[in-house]
Amino acid sequence: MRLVIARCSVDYEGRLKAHLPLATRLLLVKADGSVLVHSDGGSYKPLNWMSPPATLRVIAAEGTQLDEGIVEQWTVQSAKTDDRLIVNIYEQLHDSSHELGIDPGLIKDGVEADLQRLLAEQIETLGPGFTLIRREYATAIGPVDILARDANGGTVAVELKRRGDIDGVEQLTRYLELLNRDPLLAPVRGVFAAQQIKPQARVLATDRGIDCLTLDYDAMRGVDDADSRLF
Amino acid sequence: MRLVIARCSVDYEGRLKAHLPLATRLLLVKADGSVLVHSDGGSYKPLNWMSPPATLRVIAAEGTQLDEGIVEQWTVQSAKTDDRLIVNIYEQLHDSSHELGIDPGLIKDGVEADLQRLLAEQIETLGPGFTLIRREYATAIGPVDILARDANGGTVAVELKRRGDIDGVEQLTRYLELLNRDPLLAPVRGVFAAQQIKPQARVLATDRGIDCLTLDYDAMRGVDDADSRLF
DNA sequence: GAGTACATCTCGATG
DNA sequence: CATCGAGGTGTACTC
Repeated sequence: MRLVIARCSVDYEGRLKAHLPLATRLLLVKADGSVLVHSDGGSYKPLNWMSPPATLRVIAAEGTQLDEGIVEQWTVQSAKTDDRLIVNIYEQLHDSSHELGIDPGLIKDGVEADLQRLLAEQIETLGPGFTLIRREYATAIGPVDILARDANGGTVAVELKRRGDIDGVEQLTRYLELLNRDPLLAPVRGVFAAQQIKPQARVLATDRGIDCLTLDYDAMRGVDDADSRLF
Repeated sequence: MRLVIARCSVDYEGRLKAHLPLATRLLLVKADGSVLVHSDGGSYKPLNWMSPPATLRVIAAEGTQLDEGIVEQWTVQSAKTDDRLIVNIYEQLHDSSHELGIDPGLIKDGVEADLQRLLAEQIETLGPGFTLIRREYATAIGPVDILARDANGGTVAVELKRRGDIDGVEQLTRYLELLNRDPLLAPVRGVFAAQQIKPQARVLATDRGIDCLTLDYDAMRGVDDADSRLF
């Protein structure tokens, strides 16, 4: 990894064009040839970048470039597409390289998959007498998060989200439409379950006869821990 | 901006929990208190991070931490939420600080807005005899990208995407449903226009009587340039 | 490799 | 403030 602080201007050409006027920025060159251009604020997204795999070619400035104050030009070329990032460097204020090695990677807990596992284990959260048919029930248009049976033996399709948005209701609607064509399953009703359900999504779901269920991940994890302690 | 290369482990707790085992990484501390943890590969997304505004508190290790080899612990606390990032530093291999100033920001060209402008100017791309009613036609549930009239005087709603996905078809379907309730406009038919249309999106659109149109941005830009040269 | 859905999505516009 | 839609989305997973 190479870290350069420089006064520079940056141009990107590829899926779109983008230009960064002259200013002082961090240029981060990774081992795979990718380059990130960061300012001293904003979120984790760089101002501009080149995704790996890419190759960095550095050439000394000459002619009119020198007259404009450019000392060096970087061309970062994507190996797979014809995307290009061109960095004109006017002054280098810092330059250091470091060996980092391969990263073991991130371990996550609390994503949708965890929520799904917990809800499947605690299926009666949906209502008394509910039983799990299966998680990730496969259909032609994608997997239904949870398929269950209610106390009356009716089939219930559950769409699970961390944040319940209109998109999720649309997704569940498509699944329900398909599932209800299957005479062995029909009638199938829907439950839209999320940690937080947006008002518009709730209105749309209710309008389509889909039940909404707000989930408390911490409480469900608490039950899970309590269960684990019993065995 | 502060750049630190360190052997460290990182833990995030907030909307979810995430853990990074001990390894050598870049820690980037921005002026607004945000912190990015980068490895020497992958894309522009950090392994872990804290969004601004945030405050960084550094404390020297003590007791059992020292026994484990930790020399310093960073606590990055979000100012707005209770999200926290904890970095245990085992060894600092580099540490430098730099004044960058405020960045003038990015200038873009070629995003959906440009595509929309071009299609509005070249409305006969939709078919001979088409005329533009207006761009960004406002409805209660959001703006329709382009509203046009076909050769027979029928109203046509166009949903425009760079990448045509199922979401876009759903969006257009909602607009069509609403527009067709307006007796002054009905019947309104739909056109789903994108640089690339995914097969499933095409199937769904066709199933709903929505026409699909694949756009060639470069060709349209070429026409635009040619037009410009004429006047 | 293509397609699909999730994301601590981020980011901007808009009401 | 929330909502909605775009993104050079990235990323993981399935087929």
